[in-house]
Amino acid sequence: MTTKTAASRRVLNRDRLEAEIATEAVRVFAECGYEGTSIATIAESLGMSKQNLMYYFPTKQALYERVLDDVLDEWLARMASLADPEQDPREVLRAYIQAKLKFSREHPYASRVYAMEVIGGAQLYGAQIRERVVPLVRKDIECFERWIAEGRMAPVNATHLLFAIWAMTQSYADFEAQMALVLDRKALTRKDFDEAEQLITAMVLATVTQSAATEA
Amino acid sequence: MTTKTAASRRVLNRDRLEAEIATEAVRVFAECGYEGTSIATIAESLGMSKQNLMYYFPTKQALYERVLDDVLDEWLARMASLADPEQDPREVLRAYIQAKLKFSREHPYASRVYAMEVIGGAQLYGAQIRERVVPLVRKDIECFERWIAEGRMAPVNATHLLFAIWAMTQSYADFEAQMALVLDRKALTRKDFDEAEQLITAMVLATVTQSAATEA
DNA sequence: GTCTATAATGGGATAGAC
DNA sequence: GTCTATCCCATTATAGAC
Repeated sequence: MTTKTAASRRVLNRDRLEAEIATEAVRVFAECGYEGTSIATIAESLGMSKQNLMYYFPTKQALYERVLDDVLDEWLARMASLADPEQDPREVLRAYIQAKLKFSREHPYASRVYAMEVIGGAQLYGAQIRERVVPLVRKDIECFERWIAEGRMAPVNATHLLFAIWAMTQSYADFEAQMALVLDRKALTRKDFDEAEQLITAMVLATVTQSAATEA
Repeated sequence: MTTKTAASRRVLNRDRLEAEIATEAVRVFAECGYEGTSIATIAESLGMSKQNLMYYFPTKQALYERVLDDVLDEWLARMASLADPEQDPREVLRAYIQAKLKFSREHPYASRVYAMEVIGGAQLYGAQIRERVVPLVRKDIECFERWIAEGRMAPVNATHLLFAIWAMTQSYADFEAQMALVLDRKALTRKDFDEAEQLITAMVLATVTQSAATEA
């Protein structure tokens, strides 16, 4: 038991507390938006004073950026390295859709905070998106295009195909409120996500299947 | 020239000014969110004092609700009565996708304000969505289901098919910032929208075509 | 690291003259 | 209808005791 272990314990404890704060913050930011969120609200739901919270995150913007960083970390951990041009296109697309829908189901607040930032023009986080998201997206598109060049996928517009997959899967987190109103229930269920996965997969596979390429 | 015409001219002028204010407000709300928007900002871009703006809209919330009402009016004017079960499914779907993409292209701010409201849980406008949007959506879904029952459309999940069409078409307004980063340009072009329309139409038509029903 | 106290700002809303 | 002036409150952020 040296001072070194005590110090590292302190650091670990700080990391844990910061993570707890960020977890609560993502929920409030998703429900109220950046400007609509007060750090006092977040602190209160954690049973802590807002001054204490500001000891860990000196500014509201710092907390917001931490939240977005966490969102991106979790998203990239799940989505990076899924699109492998060596694998079978149909299996990769299945897995891609499944992973994106799972993220929407398990991290709806993360998805919403990110969506709001993008809708508002990504004024604060655009640079990070350019650095961390865009390269991954381009890699996915190139994977699609290679499959097309190799004749393993119907010649569709790879960029817009990816946009379509994104939009369809993300909407189950972002627009849940509206979907729930249409379905006349409080929230989406596991069954809704399973049905969504089935339809989206069918749509995408029908699109990339050679015989469907001449449609429309 | 009676006082009556003068009064009606006054009313007309008031209507015109309110519409001008709402038009500017939808842009600012879309870029900054509800709480992030100050009425002083809107007033300033119109060259008017905020007190003067508040003569027309006594509260910020009243202005916001007016903006959402306008958004819904414009959207319903374009989208209502498109899904006609008597028509050919493929032609209706084509027109539906085209109309939704056109709305995204011509009214991006309207789309974004609406999206932000829904993402935040539709806390302020949920009742209006239930009354004005949900019935229309249900009618569209029923149209799809009738086509399926009549064997004119492959037996897919009609509700999720509509969710998918919505998500894909709306994303070109809501997530333009991210798409522009991927495409490495300042904003989406007419060509992007045309390519999107082609792919989305191909996807939907491939999905509702009988032979594709057994996919996935 | 947590507390009390307080500065400093911004913004929604109102009152009243003209 | 438009202006000047002002109130009031919420919120971010800081200072300093313990």
